[in-house]
Amino acid sequence: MVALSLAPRALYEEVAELLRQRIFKRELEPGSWIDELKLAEEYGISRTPLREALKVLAAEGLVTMKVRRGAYVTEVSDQDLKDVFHLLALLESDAAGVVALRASDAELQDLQAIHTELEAATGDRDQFFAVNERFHMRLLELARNRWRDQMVADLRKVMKLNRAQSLLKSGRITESLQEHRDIMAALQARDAAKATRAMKRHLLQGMDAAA
Amino acid sequence: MVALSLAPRALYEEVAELLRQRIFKRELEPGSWIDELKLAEEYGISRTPLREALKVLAAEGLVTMKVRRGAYVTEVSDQDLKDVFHLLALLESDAAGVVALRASDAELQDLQAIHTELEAATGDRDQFFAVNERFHMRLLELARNRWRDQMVADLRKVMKLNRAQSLLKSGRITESLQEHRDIMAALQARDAAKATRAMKRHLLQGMDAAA
DNA sequence: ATTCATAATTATTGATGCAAAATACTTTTT
DNA sequence: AAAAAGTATTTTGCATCAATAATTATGAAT
Repeated sequence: MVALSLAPRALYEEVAELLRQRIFKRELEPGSWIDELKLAEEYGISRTPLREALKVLAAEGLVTMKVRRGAYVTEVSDQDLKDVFHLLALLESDAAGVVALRASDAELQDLQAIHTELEAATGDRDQFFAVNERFHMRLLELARNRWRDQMVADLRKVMKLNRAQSLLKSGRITESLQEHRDIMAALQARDAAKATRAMKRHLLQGMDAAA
Repeated sequence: MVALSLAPRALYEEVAELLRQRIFKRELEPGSWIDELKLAEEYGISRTPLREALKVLAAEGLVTMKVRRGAYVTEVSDQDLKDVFHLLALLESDAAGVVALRASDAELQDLQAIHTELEAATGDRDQFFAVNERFHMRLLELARNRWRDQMVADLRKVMKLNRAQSLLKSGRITESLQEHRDIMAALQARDAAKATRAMKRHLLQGMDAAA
């Protein structure tokens, strides 16, 4: 059977996604050069779509391109990580304020459902991270600003480049969950200022835990 | 004489810049499809670097890529423009607050010099826009967050896609200048909260003037 | 006459080839 | 032995070529 899709992605998109996975899994380490020829051979494709995929990743900040040298996986310093969290705090807290004011009851209920999933996922670290990501991205969608969605998605990718991010101690998960409860409570109460503060606190705590 | 540069850019970078210019000049109109073959012939280059340039512009939001259809210049709706200004207000006002606290006196003096240039450029609309852009980007640099620099640069490019942006009535220039004076005053006074508010007001006024 | 199907044309996407530049390696000279 | 110069190898960057999908045009049937 041939895998047919309604929205077939271009090859360079597929490759970009494969490379993202490998970067997040640290198969491709920060600082290491990317061997175009080797990867193209490995995937059984030509260098053209691979090079285009690298341009996409470069725009996201995951790789850095040096003229006539090629691309290497971006190294994220502690300062970089702090800067990224600072921006996430700014953008997402503002989004939380917007959602508190403008989301429909049904939308909030949808968000609550994801939060409930999160409460149930404290055991499995990877699962927790995945649901957490869904919660944050869903909240953003509800704030209805596609440019912000894109920016936050990119920043979160850079955040995931950092090893400390995936090695958080278990105590942080409990804390994080409580902060999420505060956010949900403020949203349900339609208290924009409180929701903004709660989200900002949540992300700044995340920064302290990582950097 | 051969133009030799210390940091020779790749051809796709050069092409990306040429296309940006043409998009901002509205030689390539929002909504119109980009003819790869025609442009490649026009520039006397092959389609490979052109395609890579389009990937870069797509990442910046200037063009939109549709699978198996190619690229068209992004159309910016009024809502898009409001969303973009909202984010610029958020990011740049925060930057202003950081600068008020952390910039050195010499750095503030440098910023003041650009502001003085701006005061002298009220006659020439294009000149005013150019110096204004320099002021905003310089202030960002002083806030020292390279991820924000990149995001704001991209958002400002999208903003420039909008025609209304370049057709502002002359009254807006006078207003804008006064807002800049307020920002500079707050920075000189090292009043972070006031600088943040002044910058936010400035950009939200800009939004009202455009959309 | 309008609509659907099929063929032809056009344009995008992917592969391959070639030239230039950068790095690594070897050899020679001091 | 160390440094410098020259050569070889590797790798990027651009061009050309091939295939693949989409759109348009043409024709037939209802």
